[in-house]
Amino acid sequence: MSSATADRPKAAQRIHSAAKDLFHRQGIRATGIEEVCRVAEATKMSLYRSYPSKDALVAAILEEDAAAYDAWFAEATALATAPAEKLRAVIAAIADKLEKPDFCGCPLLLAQAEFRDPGHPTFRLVAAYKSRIRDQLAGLAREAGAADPVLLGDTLAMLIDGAWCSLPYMGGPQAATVLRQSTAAIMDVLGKPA
Amino acid sequence: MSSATADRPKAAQRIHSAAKDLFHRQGIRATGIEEVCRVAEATKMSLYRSYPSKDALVAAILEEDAAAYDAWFAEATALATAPAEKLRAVIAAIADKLEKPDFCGCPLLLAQAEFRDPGHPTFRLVAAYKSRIRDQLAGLAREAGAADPVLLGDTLAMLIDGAWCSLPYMGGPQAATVLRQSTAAIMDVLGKPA
DNA sequence: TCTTGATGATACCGACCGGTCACTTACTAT
DNA sequence: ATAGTAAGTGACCGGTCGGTATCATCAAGA
Repeated sequence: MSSATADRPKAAQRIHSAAKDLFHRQGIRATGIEEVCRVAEATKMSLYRSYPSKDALVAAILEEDAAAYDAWFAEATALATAPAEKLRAVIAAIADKLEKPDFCGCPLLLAQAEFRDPGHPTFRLVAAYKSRIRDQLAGLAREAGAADPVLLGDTLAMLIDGAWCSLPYMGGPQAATVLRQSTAAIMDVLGKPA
Repeated sequence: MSSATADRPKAAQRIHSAAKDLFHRQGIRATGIEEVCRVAEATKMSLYRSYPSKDALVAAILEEDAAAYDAWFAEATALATAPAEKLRAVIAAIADKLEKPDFCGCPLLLAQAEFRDPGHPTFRLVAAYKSRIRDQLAGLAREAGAADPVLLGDTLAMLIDGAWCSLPYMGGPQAATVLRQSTAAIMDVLGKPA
């Protein structure tokens, strides 16, 4: 067992990844810290040595999620040069995500539904993240020369959030297909100059 | 106080409406039954005399929500005659809903985010409701002569769900405007025969 | 007037939750 | 060998949760 324990990630890391997975799949309120520790094969004391509270653990995970999405957005847009192509690349990347079998929706959007108080840190974090995405989409739409860049950007934002939500009743493949085709159609109409 | 108590709704009714409001605004898991009873000015015993459990109360409210949405859908579409006009009427009615100041999103969609287990009654109820809406939209799209009715219907379904989600970071008025304009554009493109 | 059904008041239960405690184990760097 | 540090163990705390039991109140109808 010595070799197994040697390669084993640190307790804090195990707790972090277990919590991320459980919070995402089951929901944050539905997941107790004892379950997190059991799945992480760690103890509560290890959790509380790394994070001062469950809320702090939640915040750390959601901040990481938001940062990962920012990086992923930058990466997806970096592959293209023209602004319109950047928008298409973002949509394509989201559609690919939707098709992954075990994907169950945007973690940040789900989290916001669990913490609906506008003053709650989680709510604010998600709102800030979504606003950032919204601004980026509108910026690309403006660079692409859309007649009404805010309208195009907000429409894409709506379709993206709608795609996350449609996952449970539409299924990943169909959600991906609809997102791809509807955004293509929308960009044909709203992407042109006035 | 006698006149006040005389006109007062029955305890079961007060509990029902208080729970509906709190579950919608704060979330189901975030609302305890004691808070429901306090707001309803009733006692726990009155609650449990009318409903066998909190889950049953939740189910009753969500079923009522779903039924109300069905009736509201029928009413919105009844005003128009042509299928394309029916679709426009549904979108218009949703946009109006979005603009109401105290509206905070589709109760069923929010509830599903709280109960993510596919086997949970709440999850299933919402999935069934969303599928029904999806079918109705596709049906109207087919009657309207769309080249790909499923694509049009699913696109509209996505935009609608996206509109609910965009409420926190976009605001009701802007969400309504975007929904109106984007659906008009989409129906121009996808609403025509092949 | 007497009954009856609905409601209120309140104390209580067991279970679970987030979080803390004192103490032990095991690895590792010097 | 030793000391420092990360991690584990299991009991425990106060609070809250969903849910129940008992008894009192009170209005309306026979």
